[in-house]
Amino acid sequence: MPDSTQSPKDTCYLALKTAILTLELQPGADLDEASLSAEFGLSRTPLREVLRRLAGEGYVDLRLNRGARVSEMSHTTLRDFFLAAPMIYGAILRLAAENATPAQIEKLKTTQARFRKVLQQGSARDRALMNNRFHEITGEMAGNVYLLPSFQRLLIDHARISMTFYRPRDEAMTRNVNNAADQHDQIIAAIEANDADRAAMLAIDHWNLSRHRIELFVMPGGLDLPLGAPPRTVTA
Amino acid sequence: MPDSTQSPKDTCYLALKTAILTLELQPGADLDEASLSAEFGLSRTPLREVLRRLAGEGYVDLRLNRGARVSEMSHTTLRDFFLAAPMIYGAILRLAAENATPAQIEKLKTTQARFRKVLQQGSARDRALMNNRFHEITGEMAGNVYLLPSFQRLLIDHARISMTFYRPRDEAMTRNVNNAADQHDQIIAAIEANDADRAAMLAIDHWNLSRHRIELFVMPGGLDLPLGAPPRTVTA
DNA sequence: TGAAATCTTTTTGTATGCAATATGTATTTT
DNA sequence: AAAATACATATTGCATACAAAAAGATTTCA
Repeated sequence: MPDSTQSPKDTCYLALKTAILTLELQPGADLDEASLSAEFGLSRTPLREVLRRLAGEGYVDLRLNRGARVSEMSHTTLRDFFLAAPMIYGAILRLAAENATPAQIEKLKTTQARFRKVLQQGSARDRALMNNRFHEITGEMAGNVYLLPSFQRLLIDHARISMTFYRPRDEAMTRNVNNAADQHDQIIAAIEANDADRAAMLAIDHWNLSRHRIELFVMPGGLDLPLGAPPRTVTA
Repeated sequence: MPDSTQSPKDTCYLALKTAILTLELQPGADLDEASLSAEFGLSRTPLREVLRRLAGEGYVDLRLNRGARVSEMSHTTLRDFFLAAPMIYGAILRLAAENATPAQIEKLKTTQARFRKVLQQGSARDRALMNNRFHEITGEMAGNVYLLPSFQRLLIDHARISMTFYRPRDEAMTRNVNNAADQHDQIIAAIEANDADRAAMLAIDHWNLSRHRIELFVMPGGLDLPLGAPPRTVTA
């Protein structure tokens, strides 16, 4: 609805971006120019410019004479991610608390309301996108042109990692996600109060929670039956 | 000489990049597609892709239907720069010390040798470019895909700010620059010794020196004559 | 004279056709 | 039958032509 006058180029850019964030387009997937240009109703020239833009922002990788692919996520990038995220997230929220305008705070609150809504009745995809949007706005608030590029690149893979590891039916994870939403509210409060120190602390808390959520998946609590053993009867 | 087989596109990209770093193309300068494509001997289509790439890396800004401009440097970006640089530089050098390969260390040493050479007999332009190259290599060593985007964006404006404020004939500044070269050697030693803590400390030192160099220009030592007073005779 | 409107020129955005490179398949050779 | 070569196909890269938008110049009208 907010995209009243949107060029086909923007539509294409946004569609690819969200498809990559939500893993509908998986890491390493080939992006064929001909089929994409047909799909979005533009010629190859502007489509190539979209791909180049996405490459600059870290969504795709370009290989000379061999087309574009959705950017990979190897175990090394996962390690890099865990190293860089706390520092950048802390810095961004600190600056956000210092510099946020009332209009931006209003936008953040709206997004948080939407996030809570999709948490109750939305898909995993919707949740990832709305959470991503929430943090994008904190980046806008910080408004530091030098930190933003790294922050945005982190957000891309944060969304993708979360999509990979998210299990909505796991009880511990449901609790975890609700805690995350509560932290969002605390973050908003800190920003509104111009409390930079508190915002930076909340960033670390929020990061640790996210980290824990990933660990819940990577290191699960073990099966309660040996593999191959007959299941216990469901009724008592 | 290292560009034996280089496409006209690469040539164009590199020429624009260095021209922007050295302020030969000043912040805000218009980049006309027609004249640039003529200058570098390629058609507008690949030239536009070069401009888009440069935009993604932070060298230029694109405005819809109004062409590309060399990215601006306002006082707000200067403030952002001073906020972000110490943190990112420290992180990059720390990771560089942890991850550098022997081949990369060799490359860094070669670049440092060249830097010392242009310090003695090169232009301000050569010095800025070689210093830029030195730090680019430390970024390669760190090899963290999430920190690199911000680091590289900082390097762009670090070069441009240095070009703005550099006065080779000022004695204090000459000393300052020689100190910087000495620090480069210390940085190499720390990286070679895998001493991450020391590398991070040296990053801060190096940053403070650079900051001081800028202050030497922004807050000069005052003129020794009232404005309008007749100059003292040169001979005794 | 000044402001507005229209026309002209210039510049950017898009589509299409062709060239160059890479990929997949069939054929030949050992 | 396996490997290597040559051929056919598909995909990317580039150049040109055209369309759309912005910037500038000119005219018109108050």
